[in-house]
Amino acid sequence: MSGRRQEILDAAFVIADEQGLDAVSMRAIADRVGVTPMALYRHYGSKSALLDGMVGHLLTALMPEAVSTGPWNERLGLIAHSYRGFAQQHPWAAQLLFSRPAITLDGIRLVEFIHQALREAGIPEHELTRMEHLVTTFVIGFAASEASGRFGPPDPGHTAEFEADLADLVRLIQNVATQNQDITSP
Amino acid sequence: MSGRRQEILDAAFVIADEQGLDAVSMRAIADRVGVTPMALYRHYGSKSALLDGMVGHLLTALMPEAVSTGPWNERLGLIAHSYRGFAQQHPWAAQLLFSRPAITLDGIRLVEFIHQALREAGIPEHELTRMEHLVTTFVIGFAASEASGRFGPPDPGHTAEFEADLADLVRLIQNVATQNQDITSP
DNA sequence: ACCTGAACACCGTTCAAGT
DNA sequence: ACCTGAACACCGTTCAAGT
Repeated sequence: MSGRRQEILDAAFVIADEQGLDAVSMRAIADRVGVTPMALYRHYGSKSALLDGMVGHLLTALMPEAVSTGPWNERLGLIAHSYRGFAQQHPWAAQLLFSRPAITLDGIRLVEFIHQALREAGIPEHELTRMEHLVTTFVIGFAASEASGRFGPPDPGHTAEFEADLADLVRLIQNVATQNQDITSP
Repeated sequence: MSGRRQEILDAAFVIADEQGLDAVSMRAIADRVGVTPMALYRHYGSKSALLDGMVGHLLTALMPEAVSTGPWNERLGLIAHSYRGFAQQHPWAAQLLFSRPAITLDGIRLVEFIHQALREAGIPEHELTRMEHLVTTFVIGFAASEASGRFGPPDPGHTAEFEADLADLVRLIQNVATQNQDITSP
């Protein structure tokens, strides 16, 4: 990634943090970078491409916290908490992650990371995608619901709720793993 | 709701269906109603208030399919399928439901409807909100993921995935109900 | 009570032109 | 290769004025 592209993305992040996602305009970014709005089009062909770049940047920022030691359920928990923590610091992030497909390199690595944890839990190959969708949909959805106010005003009780939900989902994963085991070895 | 308000909301729905949520502008709505953009402000104080009105309309449209006969798991399934079916017909709906709090009259009725089903499943009062959040977050999140392309291109396989997920969630609910039963009656 | 005209401060994007 | 100026077709919203 050339320096200019990174500079543009950084400016977009600062604006989103300070004034929300709606304030992220080509003109506002250009102002902050110190350039004309049209100059951005050399680096990102459209605003949509720039937002996709932001999603990629987001997923990269999410990865480092996802270490690969410890039991699978703790590793899944780590990713889940990273997502929620990140969304709490950057409320616009959940909205963005849910409104665009995440097909960047880091996005794929994150999915593979979750698959690996699910494999260790005993989920068979043909159920990996489904369980990954189930878990990520819930985690991103929870973060988006908190950020949008769908769960009502911010409440410390939401943390306990999130923990209990994750524990229930871990049990759900174990059940799915066990059921498939029964079929294979009677 | 006065006739004018209904007329404005109807116009907004038609525009969203035909050209997407981003095309829903005060000017486009006014054009379709046959009035100046500023005339809308007599009926909805801002565009934000108008979008809230759309969410209310949405939830009302979702309610009639939620009948109250049959076992609790089938009733929950009915609501879930209504949501997904509606989101498939109106891809902008899931996005809107996830980006604004739904505190209209019909929104509250829908929540109460889900609570009642969960009660019959054996969920204790203090877990009702949590389980309702868990189910609705997944269902709306799944619909939003399909609409946004987060799950990749449209795939008939997503229906089977949705069914299996719902079955797993019903089992999760039964487990939570059973655990709480164990504590109360040893 | 309800609507209009003109204006303000914004958008994303294209296109020809500059260095 | 990278950037600029001017322009086009849009936004939400305010305010004074009309009936």
